[in-house]
Amino acid sequence: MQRKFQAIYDLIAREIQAEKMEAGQLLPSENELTERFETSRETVRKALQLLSQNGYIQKLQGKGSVVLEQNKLPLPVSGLTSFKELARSMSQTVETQVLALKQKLAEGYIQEVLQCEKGTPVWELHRLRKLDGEAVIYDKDLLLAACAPALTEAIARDSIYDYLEQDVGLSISYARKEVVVEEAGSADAEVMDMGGYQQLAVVRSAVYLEDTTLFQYTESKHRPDKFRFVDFARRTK
Amino acid sequence: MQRKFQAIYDLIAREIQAEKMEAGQLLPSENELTERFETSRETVRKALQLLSQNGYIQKLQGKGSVVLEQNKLPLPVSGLTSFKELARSMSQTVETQVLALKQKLAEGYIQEVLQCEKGTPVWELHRLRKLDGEAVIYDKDLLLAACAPALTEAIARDSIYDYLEQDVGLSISYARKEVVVEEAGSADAEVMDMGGYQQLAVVRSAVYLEDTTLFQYTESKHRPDKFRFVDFARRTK
DNA sequence: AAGCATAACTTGTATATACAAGTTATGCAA
DNA sequence: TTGCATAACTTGTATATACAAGTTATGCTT
Repeated sequence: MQRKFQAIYDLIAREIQAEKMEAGQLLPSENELTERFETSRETVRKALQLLSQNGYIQKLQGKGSVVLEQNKLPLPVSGLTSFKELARSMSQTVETQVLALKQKLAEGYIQEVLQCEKGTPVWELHRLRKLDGEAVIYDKDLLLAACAPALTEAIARDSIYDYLEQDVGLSISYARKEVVVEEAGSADAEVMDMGGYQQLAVVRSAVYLEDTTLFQYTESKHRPDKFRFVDFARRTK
Repeated sequence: MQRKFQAIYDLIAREIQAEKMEAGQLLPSENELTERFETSRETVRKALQLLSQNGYIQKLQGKGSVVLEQNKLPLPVSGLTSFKELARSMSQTVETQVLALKQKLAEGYIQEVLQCEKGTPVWELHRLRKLDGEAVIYDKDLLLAACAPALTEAIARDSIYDYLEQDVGLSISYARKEVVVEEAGSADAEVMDMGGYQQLAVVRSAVYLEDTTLFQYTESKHRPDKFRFVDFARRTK
């Protein structure tokens, strides 16, 4: 299955991002797009719905689809996993606030990044990380529920790593780490829903553990020019 | 037009909120719901899509729709508009961070709360308000763009009221104020998309100005038992 | 020229049908 | 009993059609 509506979405989204269409301008009508892409109107509507959800356009009944001004407000972003260590080295106060903590079932891209079966229980964790009182990162972590059965808000706020080592008994060594920065507009970038934080690019950081096949996955929207990587190796055990 | 899919959505959402369906349980299949509600499958799918978007269920291809655990993590919430005054009276440090500032065109519920024509340019402002460093409110303001043509991030962070008085020349008196607290699950409550902040109830606060028909509208998710109202009258001009 | 009904657009909702893709239970074969 | 193909489910995608609802330009009427 090739997913036509996805292809149409990608095409239009890219055009808007490349500013080939100005804000305020009307997209071609649904019927026109239907002809142009040689498809049905419902398929076009599905693509437009996605564009609307992700803030590219706004649909107005009876009028058309208006291109919205792309939000370029930066949320300054620094490191990810070793946030505390980094902050300490810069003698800045650091704080983490848990916004959401809930269980889901693995599916779609979650399967891939966690390398688990479909339907596997998974923690989804939203955190706000602050440096000297300023919220600098909005991150979303995915964690195999089996490896952290008793995850609580307090644990999530402090250190998941400490919890895993002390209470679950996982010895953690950073055998393999991956940090990937993708440009906004890539297919993967669209999967994300980071709430009000509509930024420019996506960071993924996977930490592979020693004994177990536990993987942690972190994604966060940020501004590439302000982004500073955390050096995983600098973390003392 | 009666919007069947909306009615189906409401019904199922209410059942989940009332915990008549446990987390992990499967909803009846789409075909079954189609028969039960005497409608077409696409209409049922539309309702389920909404439920999925709002975190009530998760759809799994080939399996069914799983009821998700309802997120009850509190984001402690205090006042809204007169945030600074309240904080000062409690001698707490206060800070506001602008997360998003963008123009939209009035439509749907925005028309109602701002009492303006469809298509009127409108500012949509997302702010994070912090008390002693802790983010306590995530609020979304709507503002007629005509009344604040040169709204910037800095202005939004400091005080929109001061800006309106000094630069735009609007004399502000709180002739009429409305604060409405609605239970989650009401029809209006579903309109909101507050990012990662999935809380329990909705607050709306409308401030009516003197000379002009400018209205400000604030909505914010919060936990009713932790909510404290700001007394508008206490604000000194 | 001004006002107003209308026509010709736009998007929104609802229905029916078909097949693809993924999951799970059934039942036969070894 | 075990293994495996299959059937009978589930949701996902794509198409066609019809009408409702909202917007805007046209053109007649006054």
